Amino acid sequence: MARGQGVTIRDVARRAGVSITAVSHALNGKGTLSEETRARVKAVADELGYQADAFARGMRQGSIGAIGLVLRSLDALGDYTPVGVDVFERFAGIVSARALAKGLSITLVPDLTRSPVPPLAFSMDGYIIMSPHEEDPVAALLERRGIPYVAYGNIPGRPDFIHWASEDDPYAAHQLLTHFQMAGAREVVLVSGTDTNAWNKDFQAEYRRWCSEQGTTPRIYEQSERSGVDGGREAGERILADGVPEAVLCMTGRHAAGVQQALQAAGVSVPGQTLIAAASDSEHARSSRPAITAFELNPAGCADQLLEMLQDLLATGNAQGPRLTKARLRPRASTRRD
Amino acid sequence: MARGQGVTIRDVARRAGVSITAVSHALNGKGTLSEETRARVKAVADELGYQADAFARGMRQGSIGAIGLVLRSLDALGDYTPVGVDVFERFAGIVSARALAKGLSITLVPDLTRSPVPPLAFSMDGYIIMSPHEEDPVAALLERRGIPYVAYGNIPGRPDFIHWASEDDPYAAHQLLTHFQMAGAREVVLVSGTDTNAWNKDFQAEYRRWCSEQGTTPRIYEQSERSGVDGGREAGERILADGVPEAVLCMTGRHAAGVQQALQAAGVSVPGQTLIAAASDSEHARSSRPAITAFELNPAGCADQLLEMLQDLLATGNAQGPRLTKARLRPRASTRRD
DNA sequence: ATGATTGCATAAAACGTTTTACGACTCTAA
DNA sequence: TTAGAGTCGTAAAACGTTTTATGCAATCAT
Repeated sequence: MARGQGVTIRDVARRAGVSITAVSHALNGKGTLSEETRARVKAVADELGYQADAFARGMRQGSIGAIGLVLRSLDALGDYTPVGVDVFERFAGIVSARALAKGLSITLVPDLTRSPVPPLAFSMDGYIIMSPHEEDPVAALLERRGIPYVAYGNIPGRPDFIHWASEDDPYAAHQLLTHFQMAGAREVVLVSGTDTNAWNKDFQAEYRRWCSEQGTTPRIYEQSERSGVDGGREAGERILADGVPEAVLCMTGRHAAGVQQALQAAGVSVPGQTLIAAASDSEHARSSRPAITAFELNPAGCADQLLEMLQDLLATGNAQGPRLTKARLRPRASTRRD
Repeated sequence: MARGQGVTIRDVARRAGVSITAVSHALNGKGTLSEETRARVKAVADELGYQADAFARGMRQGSIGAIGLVLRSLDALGDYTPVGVDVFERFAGIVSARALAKGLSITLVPDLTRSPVPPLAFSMDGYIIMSPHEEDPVAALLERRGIPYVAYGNIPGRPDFIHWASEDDPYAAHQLLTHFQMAGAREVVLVSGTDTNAWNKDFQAEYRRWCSEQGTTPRIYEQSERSGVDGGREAGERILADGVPEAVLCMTGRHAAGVQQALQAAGVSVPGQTLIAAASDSEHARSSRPAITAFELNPAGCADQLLEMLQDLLATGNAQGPRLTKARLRPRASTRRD
């Protein structure tokens, strides 16, 4: 049997010579037991290696101390397709580690809307959903079921939904563009992703705003997040076909690496003729030659914020949001003009 | 409340005008109900959006349809440290997607041996543990609790433990070395990782065997898996200090990329003077110039094998093992001599 | 001496299922 | 008629907790 080693609350009670109520109270710090009895019961429980059965407890209490994580890129992962951004790949691990520190389990749920739904799915205390997009069906389903959830990134088209956290995208975009400006570039090309999430939308919006402020014409090249370095090269070739740019801002480190390779292959020097930067750091940005300036996102910080917000939501029924964390710009050789 | 929308088996029974037993039997295909009654009950259940409470069911049946995954690199991920091999990062996602297809949830458990243990941890039906090492404490704990588990990679020093799956490492090592040989290299340098897992051990063993067969002296450079491309460069410099090699075999794609950069920086041409290959593919191997020959591991295949083995173990108490999947060599420009 | 208060412990109900055992019919065969 | 065999359905126990309500002493105030 997977469940327990057979040692139940009854075993502890018998061994300690008390009722099962006493054991429950002693172990949970409730009721009106004498300190002496409490101590004795705890000792016996330890000795027997007793652990309260999670299901029995969950059934009685209505909550289980476990939360679900809907990881968006999992669909793509089904057949091991690489995805674009460092953050996606590590987020499960990060959330999990942080959740543990708060005494919560986390369960990965690939897609809540496709059946068969995993047995535990609707018994989670709450959910974190990653990068929700417009009309997100998972968010809708959770709402219908009355299961609390928070999101990594806002839900586009749902300004009323406040329980989300993310990096401060407009701030990051602004800082990156200003960084280009400082380095001497006035016209910037944007290589954007294709997902309709807040990340892409916010950056594009800030980029357009900045362009109109500068009086320059926006040049946006869309490229699927999933296409990786090869997609970056392709985008780079498209850009070159329209003229050598002063600066290129890519949403992912992989795209940036690819664009850089395409430019260099065409004899364009980086950072001599063209500056390059990425809106999300990844090992590709770090290990390219020259190394590519990038924004280092803060998934650990966001994970903390999300968990905290979810815990508030579970405990009190509401929570403050949204919560923004500040990412940090990592200037590297790709934007350094000596 | 997170738990359900309040609709229980009793509600369904009342609405359908039958007993709760009838509902349970109808929905689980048991008992001796007429087809007509079954259909009616199912219709009502659908209409009400009834979902059996996972805890109540788990409590009664003793199993829950959920398995735990102990992901080894999670400790390192706590503060977002990059790790060496593609496979590690994606394995959670892959297992999760595959598990879903089999109707199982998967719960990430960072470290079973460190308290507080997540509430659900000991209620899982079984576990998959990743890359166990010698004297693995997690394996020991699960054994003590009588919880079935399978491992991705064998447990070094435990030949009696058979419930594991992995790529066929010795075969991969042999094929890679033969590939070098075909391309004209007789002396091969090995850049090994530092973890004491089966992966490193098996490769080293096969490498040594091959060297003695060829009558050449093994040259092994150890480099931590966590050091990434920078570590690869460092290893490359160490190698060069000992002389320009005919061929370099790296355990990770990142190391290979770094070694290649170090060689190129020193004016050594790849593949002209030195061949390079990696024992595990990663985007770094794919996107380096020249692209680096690598072994494409098969984590999806292993995940399937592991889940199947675990299901056998849960159902019958034993399972056949170990199970080896064949990885595929991806020849690329870094070993191509025209 | 009596009634009220306090301190400690417990009995029993409840959570929502699944399962076992049994009951009430209807039909067939003698 | 009645025994035996099927057919369809249900009552009740059980899973392992937590919680509510209650009980029993001993102590206290009158």
